[in-house]
Amino acid sequence: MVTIKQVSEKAGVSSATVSRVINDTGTVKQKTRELVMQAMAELGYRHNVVAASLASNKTHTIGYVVPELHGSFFGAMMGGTEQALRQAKKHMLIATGHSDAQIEKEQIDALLSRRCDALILHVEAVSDEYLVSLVHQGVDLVVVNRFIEEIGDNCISLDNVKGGYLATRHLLDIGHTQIAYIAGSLFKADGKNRLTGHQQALADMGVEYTDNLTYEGNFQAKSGTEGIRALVARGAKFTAVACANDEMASGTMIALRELGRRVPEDVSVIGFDNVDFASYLSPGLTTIDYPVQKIGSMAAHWVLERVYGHSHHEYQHILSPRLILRGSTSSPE
Amino acid sequence: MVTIKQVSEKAGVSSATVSRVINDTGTVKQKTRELVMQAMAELGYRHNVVAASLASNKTHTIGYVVPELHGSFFGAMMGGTEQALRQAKKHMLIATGHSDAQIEKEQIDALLSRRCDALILHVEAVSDEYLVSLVHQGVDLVVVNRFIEEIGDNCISLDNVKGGYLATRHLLDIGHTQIAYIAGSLFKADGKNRLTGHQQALADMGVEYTDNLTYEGNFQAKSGTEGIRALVARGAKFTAVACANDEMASGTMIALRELGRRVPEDVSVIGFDNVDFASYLSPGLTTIDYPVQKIGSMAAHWVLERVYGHSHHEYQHILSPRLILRGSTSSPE
DNA sequence: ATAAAAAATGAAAGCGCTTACAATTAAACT
DNA sequence: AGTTTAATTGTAAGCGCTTTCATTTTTTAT
Repeated sequence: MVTIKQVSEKAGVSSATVSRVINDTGTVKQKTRELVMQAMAELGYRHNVVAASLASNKTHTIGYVVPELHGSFFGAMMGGTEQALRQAKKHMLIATGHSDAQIEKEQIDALLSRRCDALILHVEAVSDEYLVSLVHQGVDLVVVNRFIEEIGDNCISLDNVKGGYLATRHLLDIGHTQIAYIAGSLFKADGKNRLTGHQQALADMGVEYTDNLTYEGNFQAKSGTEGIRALVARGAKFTAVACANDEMASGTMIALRELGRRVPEDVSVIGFDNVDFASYLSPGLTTIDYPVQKIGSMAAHWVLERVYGHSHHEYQHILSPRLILRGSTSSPE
Repeated sequence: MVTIKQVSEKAGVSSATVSRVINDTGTVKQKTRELVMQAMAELGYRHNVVAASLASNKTHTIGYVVPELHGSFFGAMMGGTEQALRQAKKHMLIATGHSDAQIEKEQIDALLSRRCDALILHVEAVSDEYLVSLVHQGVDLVVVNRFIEEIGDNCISLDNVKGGYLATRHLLDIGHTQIAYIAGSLFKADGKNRLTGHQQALADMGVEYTDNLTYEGNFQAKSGTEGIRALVARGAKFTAVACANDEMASGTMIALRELGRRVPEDVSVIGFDNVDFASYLSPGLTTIDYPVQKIGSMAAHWVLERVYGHSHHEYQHILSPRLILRGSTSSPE
């Protein structure tokens, strides 16, 4: 590997000067700059970022922890981040936490050992306190899709209550009053908040909430199917179903079809997240858009602004979901 | 930041010994090891991987270039890789090439500047020659989802011809003879190879191939819809449609429904890739499984074996697709 | 033309670790 | 006990770059 030293000798300057032209820092006369550039080209010089990182104590690398890589959610989020970071020549070191506190901690640790300049974390198992302590230790990190009051400034998340509200409010607005709800796992903040939004919408419109119309699923398609069966089995009457995510909505549509109930003529269905395949279902799934890519890019802007001091990077902490109308909802007959 | 030096002083040993216990190399007496471990714990030592990388000329980092991060394909692939690498404590530095030769080259360059120990590349725009030259320069890389004869040993890909064959062969086997084909972009190797497989299956079963039944789409859902319309407009008769990917298959199902043709009673539809949502469609989409996660893990094993010298990592270069039966295909009436 | 200010360069001390190699200590044999 | 041999440790030279500070060169102002 050719080094800065060899380049400097070939160009007849000091290695400090070569470093200056590489980093475009300090002042270098145009003529010497050209000299150096030519020497680099002739020798086929390739900058050694590792050495530079050690010397400068900056790696220009962002550590990223997500639960999993498969599925379309995290790819979309990372895509949003990557797009913003690429222009700033930063790179992402990616690790998965598998929703396991032990693994999440190990991965965070590994990323810190690699001296990432900042971390972007979608972690589900570690405690709030742990994340708070990291921030207090001076670790530059942004927590996505999770809100922790004490370090609210480091969080970027969706207003899930509002999303839940929007979904049910839509059903109410088009005339439904008997609305079943397939909840997500209620031990997860998202699951709980979306249900809260559902309840608020009902209350706002003067419709009484009843546990009899609610089923707790686990965010998987199958639990949507099971939810409908369970609701029907317990004799619940409904003309619409709001689901805490699109997978479960897909499951409910399958179950409804099995039962001979048409969507949306007999029963309207609304999902949450607006995943890729929502528009591929038939009828297309009315849902709540989760601006996941935007969350990814907000996280990038946070880092660019706060860690690298690039100004003009705006970001917000709480994003708003919005309703996406497709064919799976209509007024009751 | 506390350094190895401070740890060594606290433990009363040399820094070389501390390094030895950290890396578990050389021989260290159990007692001194404990001494060092305790000193590290007390001082809250965190290994500096950047410095270690510079000194050892190994970063334990794999550079990964994919066209995009969104969608479920690359996430699944990277997930397969990550799972295998995590156990070996390697990390992935991720970059996107956007199917643009210029960007792909820049990203490869950036990853090499960061001294990745190896690269895993899904690149679509750079030439075969470019990749070949990298290999000849001694860069450790594996090309995924693309086969380049000259560096076949560095490639891991799917047998797309066989996949195309399997799909059409299935339709033929259940009795179809009038089979339309919605191709992917034919300037891409995948699109071309899958079509070739389709043609081979027809030939094998003595059914004549005709351009009149083929439409060239672009792998997007919409082009599937357009394809059906175009075929019908030109008066093509068919009882089954084979599509070069699932998105287009989804598009064809939408178009067929518009035309009042039932799937699979009137027309059978088969896709390719077996993406996440294939099973969410109704009827479930019969398709060809693209073992993308496996390709990701094969790439990881290649690296582990060839670059890091871990043995017992088996891998193959050409993977086989297989048929996934769901509800969208049935015998013609 | 000459002093003062600004711009360009170089010298050299690290950054925190790894790793020959040498030196020391412990274990194994006669 | 006296060697040999093996197991542990320490010494110190880098790895390739950045960056402060001092020095030299150029420009600007008087």
